[in-house]
Amino acid sequence: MKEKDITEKNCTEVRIMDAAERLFLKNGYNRTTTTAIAEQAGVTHAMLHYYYRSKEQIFARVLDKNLDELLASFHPVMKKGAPFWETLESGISTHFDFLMKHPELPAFILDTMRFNPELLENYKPRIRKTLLRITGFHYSIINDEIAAGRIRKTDPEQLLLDIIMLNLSAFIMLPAAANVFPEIGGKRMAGILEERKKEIITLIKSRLYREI
Amino acid sequence: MKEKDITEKNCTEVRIMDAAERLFLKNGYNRTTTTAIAEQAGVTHAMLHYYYRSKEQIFARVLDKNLDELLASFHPVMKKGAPFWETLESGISTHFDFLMKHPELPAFILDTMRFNPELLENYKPRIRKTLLRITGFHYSIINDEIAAGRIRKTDPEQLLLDIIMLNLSAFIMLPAAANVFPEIGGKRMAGILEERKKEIITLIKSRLYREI
DNA sequence: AGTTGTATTAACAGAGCTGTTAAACAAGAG
DNA sequence: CTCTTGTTTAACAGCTCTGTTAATACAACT
Repeated sequence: MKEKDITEKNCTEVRIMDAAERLFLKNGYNRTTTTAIAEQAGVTHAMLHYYYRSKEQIFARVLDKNLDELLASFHPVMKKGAPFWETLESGISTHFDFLMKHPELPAFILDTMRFNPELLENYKPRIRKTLLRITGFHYSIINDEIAAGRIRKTDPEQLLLDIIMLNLSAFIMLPAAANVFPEIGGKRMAGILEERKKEIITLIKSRLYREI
Repeated sequence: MKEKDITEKNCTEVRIMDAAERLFLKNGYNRTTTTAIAEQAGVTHAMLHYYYRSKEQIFARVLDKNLDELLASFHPVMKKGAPFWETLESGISTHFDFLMKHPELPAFILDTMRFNPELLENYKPRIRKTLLRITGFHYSIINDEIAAGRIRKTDPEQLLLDIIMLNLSAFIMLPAAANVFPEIGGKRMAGILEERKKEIITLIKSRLYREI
């Protein structure tokens, strides 16, 4: 007999992976049980082991996919050619928009780095490579502008940390806060995030320029 | 027989609480097992239940103590009287220094908000009260300065988010990153944090003033 | 119809978790 | 010395978790 067509939506294999992705992204590796994944997918938990061998391998697939997207999201950020501030602003903005579409990703990666760094072992070279490209690009455009005296003196490393931390923490902290104070959830949250994007850009711009 | 003196260091009750605090702060509620606390304290896990009844009650004690310290840390921040920028800068700086002394606290509270908000239920009024005092104070001094035309126009809510997120994320993200890339741990981490504090202050200052 | 390989289920094994309990222990009081 | 009272231990109960396995259902090909 032939294997089931894996492209077919709603086949067991795909349902498991979808459920796994939902739960892993929401709760991280340790807090997600294979039983819960099976339940969410509407199959017995023996099926997970039949298709994917172990919890760790299911996680690896989910991680792989999402890490790829995350790392790929940095590439459009590094388009030289446009004037300096346009380049930087569009970088911040593009990255923020990507996170809007994947709001759980920052907390998911953070959780994995904190509690399951060993599961990231295989991906370290890829992460390092992307990180080096970003920092290289960022440092070069910043230092050029500083040398030309067009922006205030700034440590490029710290500026990059500013941007990354501001962008990520919006998606890490606000949902957590909304868990405790529901009044900042829902519609209000969307508004805050919209404002946040503008504020982060203004903040970085005023860090670099006197006049904004 | 008399009760054991609870002030006596190294008595079982205190050892348990110390171990519990260490582990809960490091790993959060779900990832900490009563067995691990007992092992860390060098007693059998039946003792935890003898002294503290349940895991949840031990956690409540740890949370209570640390939340108190965290909330109290905001009070010296709100000392009016000094000129505006001095007040704000010393607020940011004081808060950052407090986190330096309690580097695990931000991630601990974040984790609890994300995954065990019900354990915070009792503390919501206290948290809300402190939050209201902070925002009230912050909004008033910011709006005064804007009205007087001494700083750039700014949404006080977003500015407060800037400060909080920048301060907290230094202690949440850097240690996580160091887990995966050990080269940013240890001595280098201390350096980055020192720089970070200066950068955050400069960043906020340039957000408000053209000349810094 | 019978063979073959896949898909699925139910039951189980072994481990770890929280919490309980009955019995042993230690030390001061009468 | 014995009674009392607070402390500690070891064993267990009941649950959940990951992973395995043997039996079964099922579709397709010969």
